[in-house]
Amino acid sequence: MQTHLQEIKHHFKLAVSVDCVIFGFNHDELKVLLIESDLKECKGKYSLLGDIVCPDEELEDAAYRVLKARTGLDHVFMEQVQTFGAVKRHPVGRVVTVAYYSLVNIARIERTLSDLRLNWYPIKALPELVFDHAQILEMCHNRLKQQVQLQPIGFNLLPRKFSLRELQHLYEAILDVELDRRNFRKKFLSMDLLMDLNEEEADVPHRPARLYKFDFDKYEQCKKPYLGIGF
Amino acid sequence: MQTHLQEIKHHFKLAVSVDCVIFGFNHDELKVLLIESDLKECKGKYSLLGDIVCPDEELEDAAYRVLKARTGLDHVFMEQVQTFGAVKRHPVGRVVTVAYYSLVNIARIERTLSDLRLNWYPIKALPELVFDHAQILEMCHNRLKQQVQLQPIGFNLLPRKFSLRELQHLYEAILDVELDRRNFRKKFLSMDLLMDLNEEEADVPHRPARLYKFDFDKYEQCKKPYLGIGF
DNA sequence: ACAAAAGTGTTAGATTTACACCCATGA
DNA sequence: TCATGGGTGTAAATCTAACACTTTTGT
Repeated sequence: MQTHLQEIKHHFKLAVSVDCVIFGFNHDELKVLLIESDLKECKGKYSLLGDIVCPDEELEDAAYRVLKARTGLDHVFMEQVQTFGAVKRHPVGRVVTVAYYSLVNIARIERTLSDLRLNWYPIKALPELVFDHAQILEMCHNRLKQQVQLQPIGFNLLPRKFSLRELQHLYEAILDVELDRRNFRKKFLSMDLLMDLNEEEADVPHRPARLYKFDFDKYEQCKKPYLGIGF
Repeated sequence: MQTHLQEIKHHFKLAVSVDCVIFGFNHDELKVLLIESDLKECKGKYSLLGDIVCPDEELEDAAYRVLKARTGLDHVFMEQVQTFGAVKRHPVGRVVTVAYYSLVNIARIERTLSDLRLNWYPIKALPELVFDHAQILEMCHNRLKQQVQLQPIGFNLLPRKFSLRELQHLYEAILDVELDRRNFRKKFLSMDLLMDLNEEEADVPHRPARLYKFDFDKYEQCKKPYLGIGF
């Protein structure tokens, strides 16, 4: 029943690729970095950023390579989400693709984009995507929605220093909900994981907000495993 | 920068496989179905159940094929977890494996096992595993821990009719925690998703418990998306 | 002075936790 | 009658949700 591993060489003509769903946050919108497809048969459609995995390259390394090549950034939050391997998903042959999402501070990128065909698109107004990329994107967005509620990863989308308003708008954009401002504040401040930097916003046409940063070290010490059954 | 897809054929000599972490629940223990490895170099070690994905086979289908071949079961809960593709993870060459976990009612299987080398092992007392299978298993167990708190999937591990004690012990085994019996009951009964079957356990050496089944239809109607930030 | 967002507290309701006793059954 | 687990309730503490006014800044 189990295929003999020796037969591998004969069995397979397939490739493994990685696709990165790179999220950014800007003007109160969650955005994704996409590139105009250069395939003839996909004229006018857009594509996630991906590439074939080299024979002696780790999957993660391939994903980081794509990310670095496209954004110029290193040390970025990234997580594997799922693998898409439908037989006919790709026109040139069987390409099994491993999807990752990553969270970047959009401000650090805007100027370093390597390619004019690269652009940020709001998650609420996506263009048409090639192949199954819409499905991949949706899956990654769902995972982000889930993870952002369970772990403090959202901060990767914000500048080092941020206001509570920015943080709230981030959650609202990701989860597509409206949150009560006072309750949101209370919640976050009571977790006692935000460090008050004693600084304020500048150049805003209204009362400037205090700036905070997230205390990752402290978080690491007090995270709890069991959350309780709730579905 | 982006590899031309035309070059795929030349680039790759690799295989894609699936590995199934099949969970069962028995005697208040969470167990995994493993097989004694038949590779010489892995004498005495155990392996997850997996196989190479055929060229024109969907990933899911491959995983179901393995499951069906090993357990005789169909229509089983299964979810993709993660893909493991370390360059040197497999001795015969590059094998990228997509890991799934599934939840089966162990009682339905015990007699239909296809192979004497197949056995259930408690998650708390695992034998030594081949390659990176320990890592894969751990990942799948973590995912199960997470999902079981967010969705009513645990019921797949129980008989159609179950008592609240069985349900509680299931959660305790999966999450490796102790739960208060009264609070657990209250919680589940207040969700109002358990249908009281007006039946009782039989052949137990103590007061028999009522039996319930889970009302999946009702659940589908009232599930809520936003749970609240809590990390 | 006005516009715009910052900052701040309270209350009612819901949820969670901790905890102890009597009951039904089979051996 | 004993051992085993079934079944039940309450009070305190915590968390959540709803809700409005004053403050600070730039224009």
